[in-house]
Amino acid sequence: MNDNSFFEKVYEVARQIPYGRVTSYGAIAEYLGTKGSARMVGWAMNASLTAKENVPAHRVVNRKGLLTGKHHFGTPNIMQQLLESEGIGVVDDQVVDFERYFWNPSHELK
DNA sequence: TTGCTGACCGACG
DNA sequence: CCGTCGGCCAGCA
Repeated sequence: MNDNSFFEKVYEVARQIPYGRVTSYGAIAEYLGTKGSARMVGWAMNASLTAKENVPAHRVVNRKGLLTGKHHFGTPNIMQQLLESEGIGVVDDQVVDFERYFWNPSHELK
């Protein structure tokens, strides 16, 4: 399909994140086969902000469950608000029960 | 073409 | 516990 760019792949996975679930950059990177390059996922997400189609980048956090990329949403409170809007608790820029909401693409999609 | 940066991750001291 | 460093790859001046 449209796996022309590395970013397209990231968008695909990001859109497949179910409502009320979150995942990590490393998990997506691992699913894409670029496990060691989790940074590229974050980079791709940055491009997703300017992407035509909307990508739930707010559902993507770092390995610790911290909203590291919240500053890139324009205003830092957007990301947390979106997560809370989906029933995900966020305290101190960290997802509550992160393990419980964690959605592993390699485990769910395969 | 080269070099720097980056929404990360894991290891080391 | 906390700070630091290396690695990974793609985009940009």
